[in-house]
Amino acid sequence: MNVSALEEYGLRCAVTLAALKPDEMLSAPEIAEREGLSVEYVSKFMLHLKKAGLVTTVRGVNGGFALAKPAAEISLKEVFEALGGKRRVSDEDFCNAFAGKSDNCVHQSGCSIRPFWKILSLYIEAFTSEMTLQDMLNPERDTIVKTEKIALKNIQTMKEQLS
Amino acid sequence: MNVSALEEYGLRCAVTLAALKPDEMLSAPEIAEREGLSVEYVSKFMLHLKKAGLVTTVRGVNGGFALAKPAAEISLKEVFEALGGKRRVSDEDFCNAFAGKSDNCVHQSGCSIRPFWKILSLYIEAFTSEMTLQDMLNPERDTIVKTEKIALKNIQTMKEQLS
DNA sequence: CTAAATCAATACTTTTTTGTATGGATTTAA
DNA sequence: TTAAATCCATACAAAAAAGTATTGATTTAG
Repeated sequence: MNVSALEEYGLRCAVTLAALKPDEMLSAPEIAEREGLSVEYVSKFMLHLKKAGLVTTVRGVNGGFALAKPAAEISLKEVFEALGGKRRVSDEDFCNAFAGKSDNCVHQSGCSIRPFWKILSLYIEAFTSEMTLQDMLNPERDTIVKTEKIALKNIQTMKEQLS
Repeated sequence: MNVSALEEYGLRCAVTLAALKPDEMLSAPEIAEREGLSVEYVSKFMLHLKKAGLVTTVRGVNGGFALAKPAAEISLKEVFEALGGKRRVSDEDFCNAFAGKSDNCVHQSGCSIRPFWKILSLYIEAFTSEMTLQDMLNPERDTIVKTEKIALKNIQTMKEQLS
């Protein structure tokens, strides 16, 4: 399980915006400076976030980027989806991304691997859809408490699917 | 969060071996046939698994691959580690794989993203170290039951490690 | 009106991952 | 002893991801 550069850097920049005061903006050069990235690279994934409707932009002098919604209303899942990627565990069509030589995965029925990824992705989905950009600004122990709640709820969900 | 081709295909082939009767072997062409992959490609990651000590090999006519240990004693974590990858969430040095322009990540202290990945990777670690190749052969409901136990235990671990 | 600061879009280069090809070494069987 | 079947190792090619460069459009300040 790998984290892509876009996921990591894109999330970082989103969190940076989440820390702004209302009506403040940050320009690409400012974000790049804070995160130790190139301006061009920052512009690249900010564009993804913009197209997904997660950030608003203002061009020209004094322009920049800001979150389009309150940080507490933007889940990490939304951020990751905005940033793309081809073989994400959470994708519905995940299996056929690994079809080998044929058009579709050879394990059309009775696949033993699929349930494994399914369970793992279910957890990741649950976790990333409940964690918000706001959570990333809160103290770590709050995150742990929240994580515990998510995990318990997730166990419940799994049980229901089982019966 | 992406799954690499080596992880996916390598795991599949390992599971295929796990399903063999004792003293049976499968050759690379046989595995390739079953999984719909090229013989060369299969050989490639079987070599990784061999070097990690997870499979034994016999050369020559009637040779092939078999698991080096009982399937119940090989965790998915071991399999994934054998197959490599560069930006795995579970890696200790994960952060510095995303250092941007500098040698080390700019967020040396007070990073808000790190705890997030840490928690997620803790779960993945717990899950993949307890799930074995044998589990992949068992019915899905068994897996779910096992998953629940792992999750509960993991919540406990998180509480201890992170507070 | 003009210049500077900014986002927007896309093309390009480099690096990594994915997947194939090739030549060799080992074993078995005839 | 030779041929076929197999693993072993590495080199190569193609595709994707990561990261840079360039050109253009928009806004604001002076």
